[in-house]
Amino acid sequence: MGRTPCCDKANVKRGPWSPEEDAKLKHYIQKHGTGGNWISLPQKSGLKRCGKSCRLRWLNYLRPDIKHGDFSEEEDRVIYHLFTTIGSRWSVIATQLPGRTDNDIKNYWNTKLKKKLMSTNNISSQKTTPHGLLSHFLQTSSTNSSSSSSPSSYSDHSNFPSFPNPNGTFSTLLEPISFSASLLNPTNLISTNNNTSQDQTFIVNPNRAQNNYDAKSDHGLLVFGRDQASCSSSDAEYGTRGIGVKDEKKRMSFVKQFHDHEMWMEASPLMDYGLEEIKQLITSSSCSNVFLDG
DNA sequence: AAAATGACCAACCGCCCAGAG
DNA sequence: ACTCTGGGCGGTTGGTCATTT
Repeated sequence: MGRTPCCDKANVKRGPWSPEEDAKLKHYIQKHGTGGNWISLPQKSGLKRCGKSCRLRWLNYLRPDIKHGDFSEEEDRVIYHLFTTIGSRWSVIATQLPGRTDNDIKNYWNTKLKKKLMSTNNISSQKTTPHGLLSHFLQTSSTNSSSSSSPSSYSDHSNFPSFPNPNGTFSTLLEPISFSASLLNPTNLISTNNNTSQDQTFIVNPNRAQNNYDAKSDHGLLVFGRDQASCSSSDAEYGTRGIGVKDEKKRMSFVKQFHDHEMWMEASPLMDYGLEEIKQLITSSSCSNVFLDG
């Protein structure tokens, strides 16, 4: 029971676009716009292409504001930060990099940035997923931390995955989330994620964490959720995903530190946001310091 | 010089969602 | 309330070029 195809695949051209086709599409859109209907555009413009193919070609290549060429170190950092924060939402990441397309960023991540990260941090490829990065951090944190140490001994961020800056220094991936690492001491944390096959999105929302204190099991839940669809309103659902801080006092301290560091995603819980809201959050200046160094 | 391998990236595929009817 | 359609998205593929053996 497949859905009807968007075009007659037998009668449309596929594969690389010729310069003539590019010119035709560009000329048509510049003159008439897309008309809000990509499906009918090929016919109107005289192209023997699928509407989706036209859309992709325009958005990823022909659009006048597209930036071609190498990514800058600053762009690298933005991608790093956003990927570890929201995961592989390339279109959202692209909104933070003017002139770059989601496809570009995706390709760049898969072919270059991921390797750069792996070589810098000497970690395996599976750890370049958002969940993997956090797991890696927790493991290395565990290795170097003892439960009896004072909180100040966890202020060393050297275990965070890092990447090189142009000036020769290193920045940590999670640098903007510069809370005391004592609260991430694994002895204070429990991983409640039992679905390792699925990557998670690391939008940290202390507001939601605060709301998800689970009295029954005596631990608050700091949720690193995946997306709107994967979250139900039930605590049980949250309980299957995320990181919990066992102790209420520590949990509240954790939340406070997010707040102190302006990590607070104001208003309603982020887990209830749709894509547009997330985009707005990301593009709003008050939120940008969550992802970018000031 | 030729074959094998790797890197890159444009393009495709199929799914999901929102809106129209 | 339901179905259909188009737009948008992330994952994947396949072609081309560069590098290594």
